[in-house]
Amino acid sequence: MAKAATSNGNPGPAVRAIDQWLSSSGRMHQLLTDQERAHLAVIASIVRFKKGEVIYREGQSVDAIFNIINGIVTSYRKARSGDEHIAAFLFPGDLFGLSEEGRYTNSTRAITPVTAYRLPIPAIRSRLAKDATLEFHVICKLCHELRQAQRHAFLLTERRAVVKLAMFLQMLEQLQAARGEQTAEIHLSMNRSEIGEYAGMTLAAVSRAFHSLIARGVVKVRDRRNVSIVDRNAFDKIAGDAIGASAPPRPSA
Amino acid sequence: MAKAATSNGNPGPAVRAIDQWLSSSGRMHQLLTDQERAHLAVIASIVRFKKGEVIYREGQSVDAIFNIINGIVTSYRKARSGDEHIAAFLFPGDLFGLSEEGRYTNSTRAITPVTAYRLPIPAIRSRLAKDATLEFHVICKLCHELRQAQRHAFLLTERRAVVKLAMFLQMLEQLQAARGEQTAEIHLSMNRSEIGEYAGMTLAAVSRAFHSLIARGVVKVRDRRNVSIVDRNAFDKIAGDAIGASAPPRPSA
DNA sequence: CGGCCGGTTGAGTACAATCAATTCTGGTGG
DNA sequence: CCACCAGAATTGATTGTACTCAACCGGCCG
Repeated sequence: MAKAATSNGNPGPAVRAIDQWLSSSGRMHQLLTDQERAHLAVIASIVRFKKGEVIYREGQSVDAIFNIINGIVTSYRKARSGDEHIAAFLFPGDLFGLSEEGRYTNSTRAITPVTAYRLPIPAIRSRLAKDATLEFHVICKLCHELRQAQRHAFLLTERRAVVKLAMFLQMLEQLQAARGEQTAEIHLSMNRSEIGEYAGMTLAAVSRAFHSLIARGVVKVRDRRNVSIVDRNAFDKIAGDAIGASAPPRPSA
Repeated sequence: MAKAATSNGNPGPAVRAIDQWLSSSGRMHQLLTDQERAHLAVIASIVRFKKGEVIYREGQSVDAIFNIINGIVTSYRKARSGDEHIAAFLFPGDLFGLSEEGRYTNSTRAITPVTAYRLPIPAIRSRLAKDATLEFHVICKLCHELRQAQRHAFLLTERRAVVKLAMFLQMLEQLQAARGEQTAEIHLSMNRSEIGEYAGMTLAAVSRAFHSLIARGVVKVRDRRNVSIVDRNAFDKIAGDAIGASAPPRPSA
């Protein structure tokens, strides 16, 4: 757990989101200024997690929040039935460590090798107290997260597996685009089972839904982790373009 | 739309949430100081909406956010299938007006007569820029909303209507308790159809689920808007106490 | 008194969950 | 380089549950 001082050329934590005020055609941008990042770098340490490693568990006492440098993390809860529900996939630039009454609300796990900044609560609180601009940026990020969570809930209201899967792929594609990556292909950082846990369906249903999309000539899978959309028109129709490409996305709450 | 200056004895906007740091046994408290409320009162106006009135529609350009004084609001989106999905029920002390790229993300509607503060964006932004403590309180509120949204998503992953309904009732009960109201009875501010739109089931399914809970002697309905829990044990078992009464609730993201 | 809205109830259908093989794939060691 | 293994994914058969469509009830308002 190396200290992350700026002296070593480390730019410090990055927090990215789609702006709530300005139109940016769905692009995320870096919310923090170089100075803010430098200040945060002073209080942050860098931590690494192996693929599959649990970062913390729900109910554990909160001592820090995290900011992903690279890799993918899931935030999840166990249902009494034993199976897990994934509340969110977290990507580089995301923050995690949400708490309630001093305890983490979810468990989190690295689903790829992960590097992250670890920001101890007392330090981050005192930093926030001193820096109104930083606070504002955190507010922006939280609004972004909230929209994401509502979009997730919306996806979950859909009953048909094919539609859910299409919506999920659409979401991933938009995230990729928002991050400025190529969009010829959608890269799946998670396995079928994790898709199911996020989208509220079983592994078998995910598999069948993929099969159905492929059979109908809507998508093509290069390998299990890389999908491309062949028939954009059909795809948008299935995903219910309402949520999708054109329209201005999700507010409220 | 009357100005809401403090001179008239108006205490100003109230923002309530469960704390993320301190244990408060599930109680919400007022996040804002009297001074903050007074400052906000200066920039706020008071607006009223009739039952059923739409406050704004998704995609509309954002000019203000709102803080509920009393009454209940729903935040919803239309699915392409025509039916509405309710993203959240909003209660007194809640904020709404979430946006993305300058447009409201959801539509909102008063489901009871509503009185609210209306806070114009430029004013609230400049107020936030001047008041780091206020910003911190907004952050706390947003974390609360995020937990709520994740809990909602969790509810939506459940397939059985009876379980969903029980979880929904449990949520309402906890909210009531958090607000410090009596909990002998759960008051439903919304109709069956709205419960369905929130919980991801049809009106018919809600009705049948109620019937089932009553038939099993788990709950009793005094009238369609007031429910009490007769067999707490059975109730908690159905709702899957994991989410419920005892344990510290939901973080992450 | 009639109509309407919100809600209940019934019959049949559609869809995913479940349980259970079976196949594929990527990684390992010989 | 290839055979093999373990985990991931696919596929099949059956079942459970909510949806759909539709008729019906009851209270509230005019």
